[in-house]
This record gives sequence, C-alpha cells and structure tokens, in this order.
Amino acid sequence: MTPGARRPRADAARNHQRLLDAAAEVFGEAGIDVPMSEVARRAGVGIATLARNFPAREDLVAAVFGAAMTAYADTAAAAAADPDPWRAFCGFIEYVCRIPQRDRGFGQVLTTMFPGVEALESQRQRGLREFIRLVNRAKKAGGLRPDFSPHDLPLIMLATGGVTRAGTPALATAADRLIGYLLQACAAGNTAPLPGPPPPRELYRALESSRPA
Amino acid sequence: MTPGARRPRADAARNHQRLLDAAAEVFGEAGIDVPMSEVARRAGVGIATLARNFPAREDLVAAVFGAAMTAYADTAAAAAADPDPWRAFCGFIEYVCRIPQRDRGFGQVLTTMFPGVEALESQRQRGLREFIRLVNRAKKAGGLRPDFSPHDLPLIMLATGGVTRAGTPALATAADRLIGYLLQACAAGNTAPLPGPPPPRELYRALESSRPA
DNA sequence: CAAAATCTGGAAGGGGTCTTCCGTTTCACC
DNA sequence: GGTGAAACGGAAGACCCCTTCCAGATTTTG
Repeated sequence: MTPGARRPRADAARNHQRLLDAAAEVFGEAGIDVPMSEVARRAGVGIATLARNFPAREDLVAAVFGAAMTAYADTAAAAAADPDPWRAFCGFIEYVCRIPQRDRGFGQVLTTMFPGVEALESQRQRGLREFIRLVNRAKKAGGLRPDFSPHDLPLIMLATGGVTRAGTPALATAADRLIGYLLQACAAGNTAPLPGPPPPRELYRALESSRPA
Repeated sequence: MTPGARRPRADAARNHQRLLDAAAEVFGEAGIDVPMSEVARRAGVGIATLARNFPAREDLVAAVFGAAMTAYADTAAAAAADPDPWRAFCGFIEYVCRIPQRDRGFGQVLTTMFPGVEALESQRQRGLREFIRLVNRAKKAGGLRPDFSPHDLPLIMLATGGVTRAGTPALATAADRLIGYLLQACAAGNTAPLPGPPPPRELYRALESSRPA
C-alpha cells in the first residue's frame, strides 16, 4: 500500500545517519544507557531530532546493533562449519567474550533480551542455533566435555561481561584470564559432575529484565 | 579528646537502629544504589533523619556491612587454617560466590573498593591476606594449580556477581554452575598455560571506580 | 513540672534526564 | 525563484534523586 512514499529530505537522511554513527560511537564507549542528549550532542543535532527519529532508546539500540547481531550470528555459523570443532569452539568463545571489550554497548545487548525487537532477537536465535550445532560437533569430536550445555553460553557472556563492565584496560586482561579458566573447564578431560543448569526458559526470561541501574 | 560525649536520646538511638535494619534489608534485596528515600520509608522515619545519621550513602554502607566484612575475613581465616586446604579452597570460593545471592548489597561491596572507609578496607585486606595463605597451602598440598593467583579472587567475584546481578532464582542456579566450572579449572590437573593476570595495582584501582549507573 | 537541649518530618532548592511543544529554518517540487 | 511541506533546535514541563533548612514535637534534666 501507499506506493507514493515521498523521497525523504536530504538533510533528514544525513541527520539520521549522523545519529546512527554517533550512537554507535557513544554506545560502544559508554554502554547503551548514556543520556540521549549526549548522543544528540555528538551527532551535532538537537535532542528533538533524535527523539523524532528514534522515539525510544530501544529503537536506536535496534538500529545501531542490528548489523552487529547479524555478524555475530554469521560468526557462529562459520564456527559451526569449521573442520576442527573444538578449536572453533574455543575461538568462538573468545570472540564472544571479547565483544564487550571492543564494544560495551553490544556487550550489553548480547546479554539483554529485547522481546519487542524482532531484528535483534531473530539473529540472536540464529546465533544460538548455530552455536548448538557447534557444541554438538565439538562433543562428538571429543574436545568438549559432554555435559556442556549450549545454554551455558549466556552464562559465560554474563560472567565475562561482569568483569569487563568497568571498562578499564586492566579489567580487559583480567577478562582474558577468566576466559582461559573457563575454556579449560570446558575441555573434555574434566569429568567431575557440574551443578545442573537452570531451566532454559527461566534463564532467558531472567535476561529480559536484566538492565538495572 | 572531648570525653564528655552525652548519652544520645532514646528515640534517636532507636531510629538509628531502625535505619540500620531497614538499610540492611533493602540493600540486601536491591543493592546499595537504591534511593535513600526508600531506606527512610522502610525505617519509618523522615529522609532528614536518615541524612542526619548518615550524611553520605557511603556512611550507611559502611555501618551496615562492617560486620559482614569482618565475618568474611573470619571465614577466610578459618579456611586458611583448615587441615584440608584444597577442600577449604573450594568451600571458600563457593561461600564467596554465593554471597551476592544471599545479599546483593554485600556482593557489590565485595567488588567495590571504598578508599575512604577504613573499617571496610582493613577487613577486606585481612581477608585477602588469609586467602593468600590458603592459596599457598592449597598449592603445596597439591590440589590447586600452581599458576593460580590470589588476585584471581576479585575476578571470580566479578564473574559470579555479573551472573547474579539480575537477582532472579534462575540466575542463582546458573551462578552455581559457573562456580562448578571455575573450581574445576582451578584444580591442579589443568596444565595448559593461562593468560597472565593483570598487575594487581591496576586491578584494584579499577575496582575503585566500578560502581557505574 | 517546666525549661533546655535534642531530635523530627516535611518542604524547598539544585542537579539531572526524558518527553513534548512550537516558532523558525530549510528543502523539494513546480 | 516562489511556496508549502517537512524537519529543525531549544525551551518548557514532568519526574526522580539528594541536600539543606526550619518550625514544631519529644525527651531529658534539675
């Protein structure tokens, strides 16, 4: 319907893009909870323009991180197709855990569910599906312990995210060390039983409301 | 000096205690960043009374968690004296990691430095000293991997704290599973090299400013 | 029991963020 | 170029939090 959509004005399109760029920059440095006015300031536009383009913070987050979430799912798919599943598993975990070091905002997005944002959640689910494939292959190949659960992934994300949160370089190297511990714990040699995982449904529901102050 | 400190009025003492009780309750449930007005409301006093007793949030935090921090250091000392160091190490790590499940506020306090609060920091240091003793004994006894650093303790605290933060029961069982992974990674059987730890000075400095929004 | 010292609660003030409104400016089309 | 529609930016309003002040209530003391 409504095929006669007018071409948007040039300055409007430019401002839209500027806002996206500024938001990507600010969110990456300081997380997705920065004041909206700071985004507008960096974009060189007024706060009203920001509010008109993205009425809610969630809209801006979705627009900024849609591509990153797709790239994340693509990376999972590539890992799942790797001929050496255990190596790919380790590489993927490292990749995921370093995300909040590179982009603090995307780190938050990865550990927060946005039930209303289809673009984000569909890619997240695709990433999880690919990760499940990767896990199964890594178990079959023998590198990964059999009782590893694919739903330990958000757990690992939360853990390293908690370390990286403050964002200083010292904590970044600390997070790398944590990854080292965790990967060794995931190796097939470990046979001691683990506490059971929580029911996935509850786990993911908990992630929906996990953006506190 | 000033030896003639008058006995405080009975109602003032009662309100002081009420504030401490209410703060312990609220901080435990919702963390140490809850609005001060909420503390006053639960204590059944006005906000002015709260402000007079504890001018800064830090003062209230110190008063509420001083005893808990001492208990933490005591627990570390008991573990360091345990005849079975590796078992004591595992027990202590579990104890520490479950703290934010039981008391969200104290979990935050444990991973945040309060440079101005002697009562808190001296006990924290005592706890760390005892933990270092425990680590050395556990390494000698052979249960703990030799390249474990005592300064991995805040790392582990941050990691489990990050998982527990949302506070739902599902995430509590998830945190237990994380502890399971980490303890297995700490066992002496693991010989794969770890990424080096960050310089302790920088690490602890990073913890001084880690109470973001 | 009354005076003095102490303590109390609410209201006002200041800082911060987000949303909404509106007069003005800029662009696209003819 | 001129004109109408679209987009702009800043100000105003609402909300939340913390701090400070003060008139009134309460307890202690002689």
